[in-house]
Amino acid sequence: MMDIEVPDILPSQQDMELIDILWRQDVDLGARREVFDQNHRQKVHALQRRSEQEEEKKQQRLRDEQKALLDQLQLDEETGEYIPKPLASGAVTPPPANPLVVIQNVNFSEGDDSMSFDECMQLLAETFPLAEDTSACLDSSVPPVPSSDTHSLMPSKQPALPLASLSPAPVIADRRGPEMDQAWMELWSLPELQHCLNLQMEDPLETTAYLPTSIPDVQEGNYTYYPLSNAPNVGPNPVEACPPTFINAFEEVFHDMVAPEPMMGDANLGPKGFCGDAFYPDPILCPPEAVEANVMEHKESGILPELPKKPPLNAVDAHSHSPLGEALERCKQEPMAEVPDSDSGISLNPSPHASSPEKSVYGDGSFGFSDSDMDDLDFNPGSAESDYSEMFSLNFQPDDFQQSALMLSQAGQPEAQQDKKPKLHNAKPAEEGGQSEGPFTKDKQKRRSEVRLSRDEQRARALRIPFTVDMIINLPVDDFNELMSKHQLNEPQLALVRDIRRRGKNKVAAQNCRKRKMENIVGLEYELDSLTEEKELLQMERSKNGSSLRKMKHQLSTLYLQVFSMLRDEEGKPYSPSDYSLQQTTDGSVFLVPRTKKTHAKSKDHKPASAD
DNA sequence: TTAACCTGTCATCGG
DNA sequence: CCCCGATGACAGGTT
Repeated sequence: MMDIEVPDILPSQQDMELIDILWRQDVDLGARREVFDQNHRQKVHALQRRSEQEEEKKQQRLRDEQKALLDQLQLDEETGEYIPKPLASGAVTPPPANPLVVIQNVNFSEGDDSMSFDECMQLLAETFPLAEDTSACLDSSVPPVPSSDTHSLMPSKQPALPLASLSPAPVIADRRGPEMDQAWMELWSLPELQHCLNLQMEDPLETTAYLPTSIPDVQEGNYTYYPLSNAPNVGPNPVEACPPTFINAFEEVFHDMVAPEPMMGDANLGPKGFCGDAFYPDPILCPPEAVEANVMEHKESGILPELPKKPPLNAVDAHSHSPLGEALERCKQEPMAEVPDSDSGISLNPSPHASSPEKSVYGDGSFGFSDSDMDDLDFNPGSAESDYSEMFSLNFQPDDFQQSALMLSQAGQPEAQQDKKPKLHNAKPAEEGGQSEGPFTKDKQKRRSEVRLSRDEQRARALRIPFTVDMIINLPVDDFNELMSKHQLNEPQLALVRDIRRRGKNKVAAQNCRKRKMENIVGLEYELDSLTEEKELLQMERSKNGSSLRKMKHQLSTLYLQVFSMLRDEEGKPYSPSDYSLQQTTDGSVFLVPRTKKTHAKSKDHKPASAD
């Protein structure tokens, strides 16, 4: 089962990189808008969002701490109670095929490792200032040690730690001061945290049930030890060591990015450089989201074992760590008929911004919105909402709809192409040049089109349109009508779908029109060239004919004079050319005509010319 | 800073 | 009359 997990992780990380790239683009876009947009209202929005982001960031920190606590809880529980552990270790500790997998499993199963980790992290927290914890974590980002020996993990990652500091669990328990317990009690008392924990506890329970690799009983047993009452007993270490490292590390990573808070959780999951491989070599140092990501991948592989990881699945899977992702995850599991107008209370779009009052306006007010209004909402500077929705715009659609679209028409290809576009970007290192010079230096046209596309994607998502924009635009009329008839859409949704289709069609038509116009211009230029060339040829021929004509005239005049000089009158004297001229009739007869009285000469005085 | 260019969108027309 | 493509005009963003 270790071997099965390896291909699961790698594509997921690629997708995470893809998501990160898209997200960076969006962030970059938002930043630019922030720079260029001086609209006062948007400033107000930006300020509000900033405050909201700070608030959400706090909540995210709490979640990180909570998730770290979950890991520690699990470990400590296994340490303290060896009941499930033998099963887990026996099932999980085969020779590693992938260091990540091994580390993860070891982390979940080995109790001794948790002790070392607690000790190390506590020592880190005590020894290093808060800012250096990050560097400590970063230093520990050297390639994970592919060993099944759990004790070799921490010493190898923290070589500077004196081994004497490693102490068994009871010592750690002793070090937990009552003030830390009090702090954790306060943490646990936070409603958001408890809600987050509840959400997290639901999914792992489901997840482990699908786990094909490890023993479900053990996993479930571990998770069942997560009641809130247990938390304070084991909390101090995580709150003391792990969360600061997480937060500092992320702030280190994203210090130059306008990092909307909800993205952080996903950013953890995305590029491997942000998580396990670079900064957090193993789940110990990695945010628990990453562990959950792996778990969710297990879940995916459990649900669809015969299918390789599909990018949309991965994307949605990754999103499942945010409330939006969870909602999507549930929507994906629910019958799709419920998706368009979900009454589950978990709305698709407002999830990441549930705490934001604007979100409700955005979601509810989007009915009957105008495009300009939507634009204002979509592209608020630094809007996490915008970033989120644009990030999810490509993949947020449930698979069932995409597959239905493929079944309905072969027009689903553009969608696949659209998915391929970002992967082309993915070939480029995501961290290359960072945000400042990466996303917008190349392929700006394409990115811009993607951004424009995502605008309609955002609108569609705002109204929970259960189709992709590509489907709406590219499906043939019959298939489109069939699709629309299959899903009960309300009036705003229908209007939006019609607008999206009209705009998309018109966009394509405009492109074709411009293409034709350019082709016409090119054709006309070619025709102009050919006509110019023909004109030059005709002019050459004309000049040639002119010269020939002049030559013939010259010859004719010469011959005329020659003939005229031969004419003699009755007295034998030559005719004067000024007084007479030679004229030829139609029958070929030539007459000598006096110039001064032509008519008379013609009628009376004409004489037959006689040439000697 | 400005102009040229590109692209999306809307209004309109015609098949 | 409706649908849909074509196209001019305009706006906004990019180079």
